[in-house]
Amino acid sequence: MLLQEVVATSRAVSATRSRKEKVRLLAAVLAEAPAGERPLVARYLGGSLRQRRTGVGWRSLGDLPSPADEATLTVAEVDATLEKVAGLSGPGSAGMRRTRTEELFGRATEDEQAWLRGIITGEVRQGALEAMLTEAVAAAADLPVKQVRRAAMLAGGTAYVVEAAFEGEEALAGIGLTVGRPIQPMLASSAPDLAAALEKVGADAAVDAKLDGIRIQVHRDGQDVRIATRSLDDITERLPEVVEIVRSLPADRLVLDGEAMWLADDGGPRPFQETASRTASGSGGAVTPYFFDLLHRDGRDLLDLPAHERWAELDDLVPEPWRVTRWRGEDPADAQAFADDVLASGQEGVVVKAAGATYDAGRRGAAWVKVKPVHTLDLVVLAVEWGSGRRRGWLSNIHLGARDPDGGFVMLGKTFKGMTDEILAWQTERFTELATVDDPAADWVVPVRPEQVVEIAFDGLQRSTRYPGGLALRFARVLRYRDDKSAAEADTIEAVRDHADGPTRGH
DNA sequence: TTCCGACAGTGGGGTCGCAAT
DNA sequence: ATTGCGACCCCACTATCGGAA
Repeated sequence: MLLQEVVATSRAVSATRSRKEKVRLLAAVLAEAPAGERPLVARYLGGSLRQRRTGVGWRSLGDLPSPADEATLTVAEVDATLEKVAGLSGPGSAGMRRTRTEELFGRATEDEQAWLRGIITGEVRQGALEAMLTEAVAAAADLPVKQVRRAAMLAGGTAYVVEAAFEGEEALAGIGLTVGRPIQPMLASSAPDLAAALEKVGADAAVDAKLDGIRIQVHRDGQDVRIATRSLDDITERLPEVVEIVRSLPADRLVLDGEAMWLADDGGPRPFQETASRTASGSGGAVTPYFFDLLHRDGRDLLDLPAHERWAELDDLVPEPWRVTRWRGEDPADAQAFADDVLASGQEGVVVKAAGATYDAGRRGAAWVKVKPVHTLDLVVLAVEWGSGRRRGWLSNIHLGARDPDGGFVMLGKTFKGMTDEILAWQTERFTELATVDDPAADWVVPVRPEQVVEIAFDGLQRSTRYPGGLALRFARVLRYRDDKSAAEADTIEAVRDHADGPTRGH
């Protein structure tokens, strides 16, 4: 199949806001794709590559050869080239990667170049990704979306079930949980406090400690153990201690869901950065797994059991030191006391879970609701960046600073979150007025007079080598602009430091 | 008719390995 | 030895569509 068909469809999908129309367009291409190419075409329509990593990113696609006049590239050729590019390593590989990439782009038309750039950097921006693709596959194969979605979640992606879907309902139904093949993990929505979370989840609930580590899904088949991350990356080699623990469990085949964390010497949690470092490099102290769900045990799939039954199996199989701390009860005041204890022990927060809910792979629903404490600061805007995509033309990403009592401001991070369209419009005007350059439109970053105070919510502070104070905000977002405060009344860097050393922060 | 669940988009900081400088 | 890049870990929030209520 010619790449041009996919590219033209992508443009058409971008052009309509109707999701039904997007799905219809995607399904039409799938229906006419040659049977052998359907999985690849599906991937491309859904905005992803077959290659997990290519080594080519935004920066490498800066200056490209002039486009071809005629559309001759096929999807198979693109895939073959990227496969070669992805396989390059060692001295000279960067040059080879560049040469092959330029060759590919030189054979692409202008439209195709733009599309290639988008899909390689992971920014197709057509308003349709995996979920729309799942619906399109269902439509093209004339099967219920629910069945296709379930198979896709259990197979680790829609592209893996395309062939089965076109074979028919029976083949699709044959795709279940397979020990050794990671599934899309179930995710949690969030609530501002425990009461709201309990309300959302319903009467029969449990409360789990939420650990600030790395999500792990562990599959064991005999002595063979594989560990996958949230994005289904295989990190088995980096966590040998977890492999040993899972091998020690009294079961032959099992699938576990949990969190891995590197503990401090006193047994308390380490900051996320340290667990992340330890997990990324595979060297350092031992990481401890904390499991909170059991999805398969010795030939029995547990996914569709109510949660409390899975939990009972988990308690039976996994010793307490390797399980997440869980509260079960009736009294909301009791639940609150548990949550307070969890926070006091230095953990990140809690997850409230419905005791009757099945394990819905890949879904972020009301069955799991996380609650984390929120901190706030009044900071000063030091600069602003022009937005992109739907924020083009608006000043979007703001640079945040704390007041330095000795004069000036100490930058602590940036944020683009929490802004409504109304706020974006307002701040674009406001910061254009405060700009300290003659032509604010000339540069990506626009420095401003440090006069505007903004109330910022954030999850915590982390060590930073990037910012001069040695501190950075984690998950900063705008709550509101404060016109009742001058910059001289903003929070100081000293207050921020005290905050960082606070007793409940842990680090 | 209104409400709300699910999606996509818009980016944040830190960390690593790797190849080039 | 240092630097830049790509990839992946953690992620919050808003706008929008379309089915549910």
